[in-house]
Amino acid sequence: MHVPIQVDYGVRALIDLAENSLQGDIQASDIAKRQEIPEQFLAQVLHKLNKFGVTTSRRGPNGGHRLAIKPSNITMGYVMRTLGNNTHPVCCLESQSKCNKSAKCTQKNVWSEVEQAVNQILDSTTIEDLIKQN
Amino acid sequence: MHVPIQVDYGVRALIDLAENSLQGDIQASDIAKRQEIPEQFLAQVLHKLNKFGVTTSRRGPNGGHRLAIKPSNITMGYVMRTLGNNTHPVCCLESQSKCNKSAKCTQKNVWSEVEQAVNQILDSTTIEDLIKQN
DNA sequence: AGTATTTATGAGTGCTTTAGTCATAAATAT
DNA sequence: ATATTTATGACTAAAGCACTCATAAATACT
Repeated sequence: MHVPIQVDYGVRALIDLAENSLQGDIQASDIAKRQEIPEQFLAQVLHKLNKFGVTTSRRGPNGGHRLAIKPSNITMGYVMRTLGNNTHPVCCLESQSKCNKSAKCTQKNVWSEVEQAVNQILDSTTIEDLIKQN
Repeated sequence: MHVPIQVDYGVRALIDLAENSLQGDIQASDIAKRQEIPEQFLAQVLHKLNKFGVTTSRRGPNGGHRLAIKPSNITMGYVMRTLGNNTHPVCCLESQSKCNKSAKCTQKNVWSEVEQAVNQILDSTTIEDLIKQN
């Protein structure tokens, strides 16, 4: 299993935004410096979070980003679906037509179970949880 | 999450071996045909399973492969560790030294939880389980 | 109005991984 | 001997990942 670096960066950025929420809009360059994330790449990540309604942004001087949702309502599952490349463990979980190699797909159930277990954990863990743990 | 095709092939091969266990050694080419797996690639997979003690093999005419362990004792977890590329979800779970980007690694716990949940399912699911489900 | 600043966004790039082929060696049955 | 089957390393094509680059669009300030 592999967590895309974008998810890692995204989560760290969201935590950074949450912890600095009093200072109004926060610029990508500041987050990038604090979190040691390539700035341009972070801009893309933040833009995605913006498109999916997790953050808002303002352009221009003193522009920046801020959370659009409370940290307690941002789940890891949602961040994962926003920033990850949401592929299923095996292609037979994507659509039945893709699982035509073996008539009876013996593995479908296990991998589906695995997927659900992962989602259950991620959907019940919020950015706030991560902050409180530390 | 992504399951390497080698794991998929390996599991299908093991099920094939289990279901044809009465016929003695089974050749890779036969499994390849039945399961629609590239023959040479399957040979590599079977060889790995052999090296890790899941199967045995005999070379030469009428040679082939057979299970070295009962299907009820072969777990998906073991197959995954044998054939998968066992990377942790995030590098900070591999060694502490790799988690030096942020002083406090806020994500370590979640991903560790996820990893354990996955392993728990895979380690408690056997090849026999997969066969019986169908 | 003009300029500087900041995000928006698509295109391109280099590296790694994945899935597979190819070639050849080693073992064994006949 | 010879044919058959696994063993094993080297090689390869395609895809995915983690970026960088270039440029557009919005906004604040003078």
